[in-house]
Amino acid sequence: MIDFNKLREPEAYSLDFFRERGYVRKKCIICGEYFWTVNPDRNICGESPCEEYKFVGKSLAKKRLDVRGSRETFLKFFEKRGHRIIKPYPVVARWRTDMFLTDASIVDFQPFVTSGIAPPPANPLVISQPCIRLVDVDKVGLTFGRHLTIFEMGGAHAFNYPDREVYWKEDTVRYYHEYVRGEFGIPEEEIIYKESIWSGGGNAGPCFETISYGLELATLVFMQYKTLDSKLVELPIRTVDTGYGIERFAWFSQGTPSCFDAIYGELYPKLEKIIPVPKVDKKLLEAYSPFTALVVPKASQTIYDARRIVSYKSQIPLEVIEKEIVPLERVYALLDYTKSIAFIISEGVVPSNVKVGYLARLLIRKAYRLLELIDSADKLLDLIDLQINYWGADFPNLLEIRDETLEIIETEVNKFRETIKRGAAYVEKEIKQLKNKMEEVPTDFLVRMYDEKGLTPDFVKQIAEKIGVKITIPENFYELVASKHLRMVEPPAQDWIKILEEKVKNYPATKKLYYDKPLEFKFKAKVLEVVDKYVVLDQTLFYPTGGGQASDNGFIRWDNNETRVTEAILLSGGVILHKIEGPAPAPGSIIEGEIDKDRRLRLMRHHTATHIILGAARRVLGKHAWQAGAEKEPDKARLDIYHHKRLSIEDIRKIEIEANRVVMSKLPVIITWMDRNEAERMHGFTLYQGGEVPSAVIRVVEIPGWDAEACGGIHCENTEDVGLIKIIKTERIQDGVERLIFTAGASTLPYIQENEKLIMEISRILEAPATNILQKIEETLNELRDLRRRYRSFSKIVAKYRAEELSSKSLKFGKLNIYVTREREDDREYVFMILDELMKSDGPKCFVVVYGVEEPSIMVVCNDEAQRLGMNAGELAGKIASMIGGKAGGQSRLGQGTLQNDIDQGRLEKIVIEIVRDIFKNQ
RNA sequence: GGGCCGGUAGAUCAGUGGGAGAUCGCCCGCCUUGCACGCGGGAGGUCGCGGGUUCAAAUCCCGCCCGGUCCA
Repeated sequence: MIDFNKLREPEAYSLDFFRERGYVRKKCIICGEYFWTVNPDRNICGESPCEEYKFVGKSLAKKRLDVRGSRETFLKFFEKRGHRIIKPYPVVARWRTDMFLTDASIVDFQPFVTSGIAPPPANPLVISQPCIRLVDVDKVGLTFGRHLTIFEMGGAHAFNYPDREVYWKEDTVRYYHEYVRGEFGIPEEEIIYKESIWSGGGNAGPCFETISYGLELATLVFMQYKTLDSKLVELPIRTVDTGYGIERFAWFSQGTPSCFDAIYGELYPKLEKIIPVPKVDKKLLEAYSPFTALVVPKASQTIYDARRIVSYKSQIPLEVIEKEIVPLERVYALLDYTKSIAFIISEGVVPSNVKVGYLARLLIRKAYRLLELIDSADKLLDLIDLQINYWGADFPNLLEIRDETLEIIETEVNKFRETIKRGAAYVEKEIKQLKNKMEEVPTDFLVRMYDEKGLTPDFVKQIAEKIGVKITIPENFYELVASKHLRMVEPPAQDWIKILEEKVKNYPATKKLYYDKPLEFKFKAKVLEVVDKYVVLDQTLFYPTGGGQASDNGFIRWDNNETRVTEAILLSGGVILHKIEGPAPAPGSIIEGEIDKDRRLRLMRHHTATHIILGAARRVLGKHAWQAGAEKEPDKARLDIYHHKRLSIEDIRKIEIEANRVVMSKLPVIITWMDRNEAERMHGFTLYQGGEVPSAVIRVVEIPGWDAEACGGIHCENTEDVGLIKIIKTERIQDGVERLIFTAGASTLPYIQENEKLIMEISRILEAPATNILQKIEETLNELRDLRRRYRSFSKIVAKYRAEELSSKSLKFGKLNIYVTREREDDREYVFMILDELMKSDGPKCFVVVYGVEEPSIMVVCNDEAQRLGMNAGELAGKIASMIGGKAGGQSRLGQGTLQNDIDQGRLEKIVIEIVRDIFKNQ
């Protein structure tokens, strides 16, 4: 174990290269960090924010490069020096489970290459990798392009194995030096190597940040350690991880005020046709830009602080900055966001409320908001299209999938508009109510609106100010939101798998017979161990639960004994456990295993069907239809796919037709163990539908011309063996994720039969032939509606007569009239109609009714005048109910309840008389 | 994967345990040269689904379905 401080020791940074060329180690008087320079008088490291930019408005480089020029120059330089050029990886890091987006070139080779599990595609290699970083998303524009959500990282990488050293620190620095001297002509005294520590993704190592004219141009990292509880462990493979800022080199070479001018300069004329681009005086920009180096996003520097510092240093008044610079910054941010969106969406990400889809949604919403600020809310798609065309030449995938990308973004924007519309109406209503109660909008209202409706505080503020209610947005707003989401982390359940793994760790990995003999169902094996209800064998045909495929079941037999195997479980060490129900065989004995053939065949069909359906979905819905999850059981299977809309019945039909077409095309299912790099070259990253595959050699399941996936499951030999595929249900499990539930082969029949049975039953009950049931149901419902209407109008008439009848025979207690009735009809509406008729005239009145036959209900109503005489409907109802048997209650005007026993008119009247007399007697 | 909010008339929503409501839209009538407005009347509801508590549930509790939103 090595202490972290080791990384701070000077030896880690002391190179022959520096000594040969007369570099000296200095300490920056501003930030206190050490750096190497040939100028002994230099006291400042030169990196932002210690110093402003010195290259703006000047032509300090040998040549002016745009982004493509910068990229090509970089790649060719290293190609000439023995590095093989590797094509960029996707920006969506689907081969990793620990991150969503590729944020550095080394990410392409983690964790399998850097940990030694798989070899690199070349060694050394060079790549220009588009990277997306969303950490500083809100500060893009402020720093004039030093920060971007999307940029290209030029990575020159060497992987040093214990038995094969490629190159390390000395050569890495020499290459860099040669690059900036030779290709850009930066004089030696303007090249600074600043010592730093790099750490991330569980790895760490010393690094040099290279700085010229105030701009960090590259970081040269020497990945050497694994971090473990804030200590360091030497890695067997030491990785040279360099990151050259492709856009920054272009910026420096052009000396434009902002990095955006360097990236998009030639695009501005087209951009101006879409959105208003502020015309800012070049002199003002050149005076302002160098001091954007002093803006530091991450630190506790508010935007206002940053502007004040820049204003002070540049001598440009704050008002001018607000008026001239801020609108320009918005355009910068828009350019950056729309490029990120174009890249992410064209790799098949569907905006949603989860995972990488959520990141895409955030970016789209931010871009949309910015466009609203400049009255161009309808221009988002045009901007995306502009980006697609601009970058399409270098990244052809953008153009290939253009229409799909635009459609997905359009759908998302429409959703967002809806959310805002709904939210605005709600907030307005709520704030109007608040206005009466308090003077200021409380903070927790802001937090609630953000959390529940996705409305940012500034949006709420706009509405509040319109209505005229005070509002202040706290500085720590997003912390408040975060604190609402903090909660106790559940203690992890006791991991019984871990315990089992510990118990069998000394046994060798179980030999997997199922891959070589997928169509054999009996095998012989030796019992190595029995732990609890788990049997360890030396080899097995039982496929263990994994890759979304359910485990095999079956039996093991020995001598005259037999025991059921209910599940097979693959442990991380490669040992397969057979869970048994019944007697256990003795260790050392030879058993015969037999797997449930029918179950296995169903699982195989469902697994192959899953691949076929995924291929169909990608063709019918688009390339964004990546697998989000899958599970195969004997009676049905399910596949979750990303899609931005609900699946229509037509979509489902088309997928079914395509899938069954493939079944009937009798395509072979080819399974090959392939070198990882070769497989990626042949099939691309769509291999990783099921997530990461941690090995150098991967098992590729290919249906030629249709689908190829890295997969560990058992498959049919030919698509024809799958049989009829039927999608039986779809559901939306999350925004942007659709679940397809389907059956294949023999498992389809019960479903069809069940449906047929259902239709036959309906047909029988409706007494109509199956072909007519729809019509019949419609007619029946119409008739029902009609009858209901007629019943209601008749009850009104009947109620009127009934009321007349009752009014002539009320019970009289002085001025008080009590109407008592026993109604057979169990209809409260009808009872109320009688009541309303009776109560039309003046005078103290009570109405007592028992209605319904089984479990009759009671209702008592006393009008105001009756109440003034001391009558209370709720109490009266309660008393009557308790005398008959039952419960009732209510308030003075209305009492209701249910009775347990029936009662006739006569007895009901007697009871009422008795109770009412009692009431008046006590008065 | 987790948290929070919501689902009531065609639409937008009100309704905190005791009779299903408002506004807009729709239909009919009046007013008007006509239209818009205005006035009067009317139709339209398994209160998302299922269970529970209660004398009584749109309302309270549990589960599910659907939508929204935030976080990882």
